[in-house]
Amino acid sequence: MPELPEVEVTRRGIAGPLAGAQVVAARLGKPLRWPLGCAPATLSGATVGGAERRGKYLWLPLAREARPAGGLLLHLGMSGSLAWLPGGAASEPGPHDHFDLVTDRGTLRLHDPRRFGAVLWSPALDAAPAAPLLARLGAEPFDPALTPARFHAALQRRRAPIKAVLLDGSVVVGAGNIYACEALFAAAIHPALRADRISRPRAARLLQALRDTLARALALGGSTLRDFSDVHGGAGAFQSQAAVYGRAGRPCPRCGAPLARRVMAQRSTYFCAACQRR
DNA sequence: AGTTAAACCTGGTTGC
DNA sequence: TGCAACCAGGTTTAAC
Repeated sequence: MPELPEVEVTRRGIAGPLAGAQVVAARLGKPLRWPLGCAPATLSGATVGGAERRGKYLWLPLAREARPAGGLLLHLGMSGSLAWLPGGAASEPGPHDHFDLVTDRGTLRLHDPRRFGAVLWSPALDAAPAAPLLARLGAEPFDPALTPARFHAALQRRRAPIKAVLLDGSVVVGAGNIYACEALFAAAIHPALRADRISRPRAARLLQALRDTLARALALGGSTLRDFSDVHGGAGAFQSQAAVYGRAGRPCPRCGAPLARRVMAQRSTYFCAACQRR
C-alpha cells in the first residue's frame, strides 16, 4: 500500500511529536514480518530522536543519556499505517494493532491488517539487521545526484521490463504499483519496454515524470485505496487523480483509447496501449 | 548475475 | 444467502 508519498506523509506526521519523546513502554501484537529483535521492555527509557525515511522504510533513532542507542526500522508493508495518539493512556489496541511505542507524550501505534509490515530494532542504521535491507535500495527519487544521465546509465544495465525495474527499487526507490503506472503513463512509455531500450531523452522524461507524480501525490497526502491513513486518521486524495491506475476500460485521458490492464511483474499494470510507446 | 516466481497475511469484492 | 475465487499500496527469499 504505502509507497513513498504515503510513507513521507507518515514521517512528517510523527517526526515532530516523536522528537525528544521518552519511551515508557512498548507493546507487541501479532507477529509482523520479522521479530522485533529485542525485548520490548529494553526500549523503555530511550529518547526518540525523530523520524527519518529511506525509500519506504522509516527509521526512529533512539538515544540514552545523549548517546546513540540503536533505533527502530519500520516498514508499512501493504496495509500498514501509523497513528499518533497524543496524551497519556491510549485507547485499547484493536485486533490489527500490532505495535505500540508508548512515550511520555503519546503513543505511536502501528495498524497493519495483513502484517507484511515490520518493526525491527537495530543497533545502528548501518549495522545488521537494518543495513542489509537498505543496502539494495536505489537512489532517492529527489536526490539531485540522480541526474538524467545517471538514471539512463542505470537503466542501460537492466534488461527487465521498465515496470519491473521501477517496482523493485534497485535503480530508484519510492514508486510502488500506483506511481510506477502513473509515471510511465505521464512519460508515455510502455510498461513492458525493456529498461535498456529506453533512450536518453525518454529516460530523462521518465525521471521527471516520476518526480512530478510523487511530488503531486505528496501534496495531496498520498493515496488511500483502502487501508492507508495519515497519523491523524485522515485519508489521502491522490487516488481520485490517477490517470490510469485502477481504470481499465475507461478512456485514456490523453488519446481516448480504452485503458488496458495486464499483469506484469506479478502486479496489475494499467496503461494505454495506444499512446504509451515501446 | 540477473530475472522471475513463491511466499508471507487478512479482508473486501465479485461471481456462480 | 453461501461459498469459492480473485484482488489489494510490498519485498524478502527461493528457484530458474
